[in-house]
Amino acid sequence: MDRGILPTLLGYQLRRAQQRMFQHFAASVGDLGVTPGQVGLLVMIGANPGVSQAALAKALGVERASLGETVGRLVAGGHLQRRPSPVDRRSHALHLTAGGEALLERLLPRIREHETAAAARLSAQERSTLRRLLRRLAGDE
Amino acid sequence: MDRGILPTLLGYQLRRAQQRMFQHFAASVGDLGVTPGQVGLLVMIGANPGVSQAALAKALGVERASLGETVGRLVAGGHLQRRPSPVDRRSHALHLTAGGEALLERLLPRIREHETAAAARLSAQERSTLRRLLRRLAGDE
DNA sequence: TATTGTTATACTCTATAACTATA
DNA sequence: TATAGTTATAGAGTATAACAATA
Repeated sequence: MDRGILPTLLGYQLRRAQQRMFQHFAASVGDLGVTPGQVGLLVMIGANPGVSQAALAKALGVERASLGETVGRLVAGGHLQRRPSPVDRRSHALHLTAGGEALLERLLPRIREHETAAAARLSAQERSTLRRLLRRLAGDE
Repeated sequence: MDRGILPTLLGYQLRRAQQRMFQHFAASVGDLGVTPGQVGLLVMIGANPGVSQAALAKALGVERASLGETVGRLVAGGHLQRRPSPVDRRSHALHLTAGGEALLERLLPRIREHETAAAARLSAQERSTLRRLLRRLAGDE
């Protein structure tokens, strides 16, 4: 099957690599019932208890409404709480529930295994190079 | 904002980089009305006229039903045709329409500009290294 | 029996626009 | 005026399961 110019396109290679990582994640961590994006949210809120949805949306580069949807799913799943902000009555302070913290504890070792297995084709140095180039590309600083 | 362990995860950096590329694509090529995934399909079909949906799904690593949805959108948009296969009456032979070919001609230079601009943070050599590592990670041969 | 394509159903992610409550 | 959050609406992408037609 001829892929034409696709292999020369960074965007295509990124999509393919991410698709592969997602499928590996689903097969190896999916039984815990969360997606990679939801894991990101849980980690961020765990590291910044009380953060607002607007601050989180800005940090993750998505719209407030989009983030609200994802937060809503995690609230419905019992992993997150929206508490009233002590300083701004428009705002919600996001916190992990006890269940959310327990889930995160179970997730972390599973995710490390998944990462190692999914990137087994690359050496430790190559993985490090790849992370560095991706971070520069994303402008995540 | 503390990102916790996220920056150490390849999956997170991939998601962020892809999100950035997607947003840049949408802003710079989106006026032509196609998504990156649809471009991939148009390029593949342009390079392999008459290919079947099943063969395409396998090459792209998605389910037949999922690919059928995307093909259906491009057919509805007038960019693709499903013709009867000359050798297997179960199968469709996919072809670009004249409009699809014209669209692809307009897309290619725009995509090259988009790729260059979106990856401006990286040197030519770094972009090449990144493509190579991503291809290895994706197992795309 | 196996494969090709379709349909039905469902879920995640994402966005824009309009709304409210509050700052 | 501007911001935080929600809701309504929409579209893309993905998947599984069941089905008809064909191999």
